[in-house]
Formats: sequence, C-alpha cells, structure tokens
Amino acid sequence: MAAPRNPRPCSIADALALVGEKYSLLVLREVCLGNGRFDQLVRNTGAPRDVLATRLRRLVDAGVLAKHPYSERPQRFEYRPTQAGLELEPVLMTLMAWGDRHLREDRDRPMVIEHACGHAVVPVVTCSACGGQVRHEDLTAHPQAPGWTVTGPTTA
Amino acid sequence: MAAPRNPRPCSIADALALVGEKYSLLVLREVCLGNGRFDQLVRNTGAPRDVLATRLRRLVDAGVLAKHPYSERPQRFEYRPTQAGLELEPVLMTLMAWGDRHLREDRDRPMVIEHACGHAVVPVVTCSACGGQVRHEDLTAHPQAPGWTVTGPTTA
DNA sequence: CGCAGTGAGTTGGAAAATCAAACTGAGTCG
DNA sequence: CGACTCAGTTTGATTTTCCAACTCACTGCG
Repeated sequence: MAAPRNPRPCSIADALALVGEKYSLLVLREVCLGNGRFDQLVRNTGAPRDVLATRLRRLVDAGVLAKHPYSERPQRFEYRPTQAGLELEPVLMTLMAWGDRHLREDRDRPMVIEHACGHAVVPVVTCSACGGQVRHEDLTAHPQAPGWTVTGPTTA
Repeated sequence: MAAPRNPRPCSIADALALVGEKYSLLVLREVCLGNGRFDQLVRNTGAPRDVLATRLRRLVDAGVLAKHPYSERPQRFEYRPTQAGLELEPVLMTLMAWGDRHLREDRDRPMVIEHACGHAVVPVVTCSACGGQVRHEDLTAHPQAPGWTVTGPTTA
C-alpha cells in the first residue's frame, strides 16, 4: 500500500544520484585537468567550501576520487580521479561538445581538448557492437523491471 | 567590482547549469522514451510536481523540450525532445553505461537499450577526427581564456 | 443535470540544502 | 614572533525542496 516514490529503476538515475549533485561534475572536470587541491577546486568550480568538502567526501567514498598526499609534515592532499572517475571523462567531453554546439552561437569555445591524433576532440558516441552512431532513431528501450513500459505505464 | 565568484569558463558548466539541476536529465530520459505527459513524468522520475513544473518551463525556454498538444478542448500537452534534446541522449546512454558498469556488480541492469544493429548498446565515445576512443590519457586541455591553466591557476 | 474522475499544474508551509564569510589548526617562512 | 598557506569546519541567513492539498477545465456516467 501507499507507493511513496518509486521512480523508474535506472542506472542513469543511480549515476546522477552520485555525481549529479551541484558541482560534482565540475569537481571531476578539475580533477581530470590535474587541479585536485582544495583551494584550486574552490576557485575553479565556484563551489562554497563546505559544499565542496561534502561533495569530495561522497566522491571519495564512492570510489570516483581518491586522496593523494603530496606533502607530509604540513600534511597536504590532492584529489585525483580513480579509474571509475576517469571513465566519466567521456561523459564530460560529450556534454562539453553539446554545450559548445547549443549554448554558444559563435566559435568562442572557452576550452578546447586536443586528442592524441592532433585534432580538437569532437566526441561521437558509437555502438561498440557495430561502430555506428548512437542516435535516438536507432534506439529501442527494453525495461527489465515489470510494470515499467516506455510508452506510458498506464499503471493498471 | 569585487570578483565574487568567477569559476572557469566552460561549456560543461554551462550545460550543467541548464540540464544539471535535479530531475532535469531524468525528465529528458522519460521524454526520450516517449513518456512526455506531466503525470507520467511525476511517476517515472519521482520529481515533486512543483519542481517538475519549474524544470519543464526551463527546458522548454531553453529549447531542449517542446510542448505538443495531443488534445484540444480538454487542452492537454505532452513534452517532447527538440533536436537539441535528442542530441543529449548519447550523454544519457554513456552515463547509463557508466552506472551499469560501476554502480552494479551483477548483471541486473534495469534497462537495456537496443541499437538498430540488433545488439544492446554499449556506447563508446570516439574522436570524430580519427575514430579512436576518447580516453583520459589521450587528451590535452587548452583553455582559451587567459588566466585559466590546467595545472593550477596560480592567479598571479 | 449532478458528480466522480482526469490531466496539468499552483499554493502554502515545514524541512533541508546552499551560501558567504569568518574561524580553526597544523605547519612553514622570514 | 608574526604573517601566511592550505584544508577544511562553523555559523547564521537565504534558497530550494518537498509534500499534501487545492484549483481549473473539461469529460464521461447514470
């Protein structure tokens, strides 16, 4: 009885519950750029210090970031991405490309990422099975949990 | 004057400012799945109704979603992704794959997306120039704005 | 007609998160 | 010693979120 809130079970939701809080992905961006110190993170993300401390704790606990000491004696740490953290970087790249494309008319992209091949990265999401692009019209969703359809739950 | 907070200028930040608020990407997920009606969105995302209304307004204003009437007289609408919205779907797919990989040990993925090629989508982010995978170790960042380095601003 | 029901929100107030600035504490530098 | 750095923590004030209840337009049903 009483279904308080049971939204669709989904790894997108799970992922966002972890890294979707305000500033978390900006922290990851900075950490991937090599700016892993607390005060750098404050400056570069704009996060309030207390919020940042909270986010960092969560991300470390979840295994997305790890703390690395860069100085004993005046004990100092630096945050770095774990393997899991690094694997989120393609998500950031794709999001950046989307922002560049849709949130800026002109060519004033504030940051360009260069790929090992020598070109500016323009990420394309592809299907690992066929190599083709992952586009909406080529996708069909198959919810595995009972009761969760894609055309509308209809509940009954 | 007084520089209150000027974080790094970046399209990731801009994109997140728009679609990074709680529930926004879940709304987009549902809308891409074809569940674009208000009450469906409430049920499937778990968002409070007032928050959902606020998010929908923003996403429509920003051109990520559009309102489509599916009934005159008892005026009823449905939200659908615009082209810009659809182009965010690959981001969702990549995020879902990350969640499947890192937030679940077993193979109980709650939703499987099938690609036109017949296989379950396992998205890979590639460089459009060379076709190679976009991985951290192959990337070099080039901030375009002055004062924003990748090894630490140093401010001075 | 009268009245329960649906869809798409809006309203009101309590609870939680965010924000800014000041503070702490270990330790170094001059 | 006194000033400074870094990595946070504390303290209140401000904003958001959350939830339940309510509205409004309209559609059946009997």
